[in-house]
Amino acid sequence: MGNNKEIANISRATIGRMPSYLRFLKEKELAGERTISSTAIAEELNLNAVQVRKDLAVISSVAGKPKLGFEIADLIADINCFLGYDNVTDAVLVGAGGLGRALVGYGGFKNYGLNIVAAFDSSPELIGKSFGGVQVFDAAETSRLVRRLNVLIGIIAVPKEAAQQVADELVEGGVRAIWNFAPTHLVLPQKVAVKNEDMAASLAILSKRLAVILNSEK
Amino acid sequence: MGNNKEIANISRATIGRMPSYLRFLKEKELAGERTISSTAIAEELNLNAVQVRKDLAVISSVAGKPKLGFEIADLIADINCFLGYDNVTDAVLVGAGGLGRALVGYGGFKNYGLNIVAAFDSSPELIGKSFGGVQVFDAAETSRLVRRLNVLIGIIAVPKEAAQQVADELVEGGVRAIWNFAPTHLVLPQKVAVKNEDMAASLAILSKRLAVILNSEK
DNA sequence: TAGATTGTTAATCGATTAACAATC
DNA sequence: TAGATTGTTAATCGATTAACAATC
Repeated sequence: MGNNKEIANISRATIGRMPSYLRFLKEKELAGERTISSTAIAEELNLNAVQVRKDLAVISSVAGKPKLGFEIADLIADINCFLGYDNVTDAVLVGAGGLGRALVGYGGFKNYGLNIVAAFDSSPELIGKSFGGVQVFDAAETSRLVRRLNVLIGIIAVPKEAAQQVADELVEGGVRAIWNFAPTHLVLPQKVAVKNEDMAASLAILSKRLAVILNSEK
Repeated sequence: MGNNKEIANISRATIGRMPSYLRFLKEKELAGERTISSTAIAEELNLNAVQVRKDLAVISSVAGKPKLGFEIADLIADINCFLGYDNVTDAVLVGAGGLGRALVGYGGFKNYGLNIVAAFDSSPELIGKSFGGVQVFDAAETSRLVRRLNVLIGIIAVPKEAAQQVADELVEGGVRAIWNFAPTHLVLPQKVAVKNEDMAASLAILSKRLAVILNSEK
């Protein structure tokens, strides 16, 4: 379904920009617009227009029209398809503490094509409870249940000390992609995809940029 | 204090790797090791050894020794200094909902040199409460209080509809760096640094990687 | 038609990796 | 000494940007 361009050689940067294109296009659609130019997108999102056109070329099934630009509705449909937002994928969450619960609550991953089918925690006070419609199971059950539910994506939101073991259990249960919010480097087999959400790294980049700006002012 | 290399031309990628070097080195130090080679770091963190050496060259005040490697304690001190973890910076949080409270609780930003001095929210049930030692003030007071506290960093954890207005208020109060957890593109003056924490983008990258892996198996 | 906008080819920029002499 | 490991210069790789012909 959709166009079948080789996903393997689409750059990480391009993929990462898709969600912001999508949000922007939805806003424009809501505002009643029908078409938009790459120039306009680039301007508002602080990008280069050629870059925008190249990005859109990767996912769009319909070409833009000179003078007119792109059909907003088409682009939205194509990006939704590209990002897999139109067919939901199951995932589990390990760690139902503050961060885990915030993640379940936050924006609602359902918009992002992710359906959290179960949460796990080792704390007896949490086991059996539900948050945002997601039930918390005993962490000891992780790999068994993950396998039975046939889930391929795991989200780790436990303290860093526990993260590696949790990752191992997820992999044992058959998980093939891990979204890691614990501040640790996980050692995992090659066949498992990982994305580390490193808050410390983000903050470091932000404060260095701040330093550069402040520095340039004196 | 510290070395004064031109921060302006240190690559974002290099800066982003520093926190994981730091974590790794601390682990090794705790394990009783005194020195470490770039090769060993590279291997365990899945990086290239030359890259590690170049990164370390940016921050280290003491050169590595052939055959021996680097003094772990020196590197830790240098990275701590580089990242500014040894002198705390004040910040405010806007949005004391699930995500905001998780952020305050999470890992504790104090380890990252960030001291959250106040939170803001518009919900009457939250105003006046405290979470993790941080008091919640009326969002209407944001710019006034930010200015009085002389805070330069603002964290946005409000729903996307409110994010732009919050950003404007922070800037009006004198904030010069914004860490944005709301899924929107903020329009801001050039003199303000922004770091968007785009969960949708991360997830998109992860699921595409998963798709590539699964694809390569059949 | 004239002009805005597209898609593509070529040039630039930046970051990663390879090659290698220096050295403890 | 011999060999592991460093720091640096050159080569490669990948992504962004510039230039421009095609076209609605």
